[in-house]
Amino acid sequence: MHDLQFFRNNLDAIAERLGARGFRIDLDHFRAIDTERRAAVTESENLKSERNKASQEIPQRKKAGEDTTALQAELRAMGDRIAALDERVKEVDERFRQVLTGIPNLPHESVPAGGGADDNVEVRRAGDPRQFTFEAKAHWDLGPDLGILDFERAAKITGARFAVYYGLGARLERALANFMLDTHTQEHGYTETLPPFLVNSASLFGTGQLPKFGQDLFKCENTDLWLIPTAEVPVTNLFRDETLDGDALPMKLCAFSSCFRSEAGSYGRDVRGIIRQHQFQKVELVKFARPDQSYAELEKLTADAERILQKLGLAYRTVVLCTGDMGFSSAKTYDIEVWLPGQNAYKEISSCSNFEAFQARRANIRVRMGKKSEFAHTLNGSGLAVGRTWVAIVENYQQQDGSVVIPEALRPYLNAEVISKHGKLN
RNA sequence: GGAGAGGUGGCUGAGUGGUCGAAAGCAGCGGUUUGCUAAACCGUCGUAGGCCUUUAAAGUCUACCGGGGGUUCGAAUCCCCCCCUCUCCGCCA
Repeated sequence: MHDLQFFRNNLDAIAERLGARGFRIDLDHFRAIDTERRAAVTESENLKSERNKASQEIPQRKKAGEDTTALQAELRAMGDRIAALDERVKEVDERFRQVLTGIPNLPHESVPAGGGADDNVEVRRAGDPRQFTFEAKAHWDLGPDLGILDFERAAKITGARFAVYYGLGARLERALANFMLDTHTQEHGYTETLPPFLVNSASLFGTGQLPKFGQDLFKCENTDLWLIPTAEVPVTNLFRDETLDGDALPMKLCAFSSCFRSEAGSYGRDVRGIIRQHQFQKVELVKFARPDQSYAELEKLTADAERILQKLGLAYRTVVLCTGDMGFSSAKTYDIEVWLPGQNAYKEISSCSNFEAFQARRANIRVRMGKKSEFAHTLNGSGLAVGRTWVAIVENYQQQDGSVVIPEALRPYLNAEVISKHGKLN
């Protein structure tokens, strides 16, 4: 959400920057509804002021022995008018709020202009995609062949876009999560956090998923509880309606969680394998920073996420998303893409963003800077998506016989050097 | 799930229908005193929105005492619903 005064006072410049990310704001509509709102508020407040003044006279007049019945009747009628006006203010205000909360963040000046994913700009590349002496298989073949991944039974017990893991397949997911968490806590200075996997709608508003993107989420019936699409939501909202000490920033938190996404509208995309699931696991990095720090912290956060891939010996590239491909709340986003032989392509495994004050303004997260307080800057990124890292390990380290050699860094966590064919479960 | 107690400004904590946006204390900020620190003393100290104004400052008005609704000329204060915290019971990992 944007600062109302700033937005109102820089409408044309803002409209231009929003246009760069493919969002067209109807300026006339905005101005009209803003004017309408202000008129309604002014009228109501003037009437209230009048009522408050008259109301204060009543006890004095009573003390003086006057009859105040007529005045009270008059004020009662005024109260009815105020109630009607407030109803209108509420209605106009709600329309205005909908317009305002539906406007995406402004891209940072360093973000390249572009219309879509094709215009993203590669900023660096690490490692070389492995050359195979045999035909590399995709994980959706390797996993079931090894007996560590099962789509059929997942479809039976739950549905499409779910998977069951067995044996070293299950352990690989757990080992990756522990490996990532240990790296970030012990080497990068993050504090591990285990948040609830269900949150209320206020939290989803705070990070920007609501009101616009409710259709992407799972909601528990007859409650105000939603399954989190990412740990970003509970962790960022930890400090909703709080003021942080500027000297203590940046604050760095990491969290492992399952993530739940309805994937509405992604029919036909990544239908095979576990690339796009309704439930997946992720280690998330979240930072709270002062405005003067946030862009330096974005670089560090991205490097922290890349470090995981380096340790695992996986080839990747990092791209900066162009104005047309960024998420709703972000001011700047780096995507890290890992090489997947099964797809013969780089595939997103982490997305690292600086939201500046966009989320903080919605969630009312402030930072004390000396005597003043202002909105904090929030950042987050995957460090990494565990399921997709699982895919990267299995596909990149596959052998001709279908087994998977485990990279050195992961062996202590997996307690195995190789994953070979698992005995069939019945 | 049942019974009871409670939710007030950064914190502690008064306030049970009429200048209460809210006493007092602490913390913070500015100042005086002091060789420095400390102490003492004086002052200051919420957020959002409207009007006015150059989109500043000042001024002024409105709203906010967990959230929503109601009673009333007038609500932190009375009534109803909801949420959260604490204690006890039940159930449970």
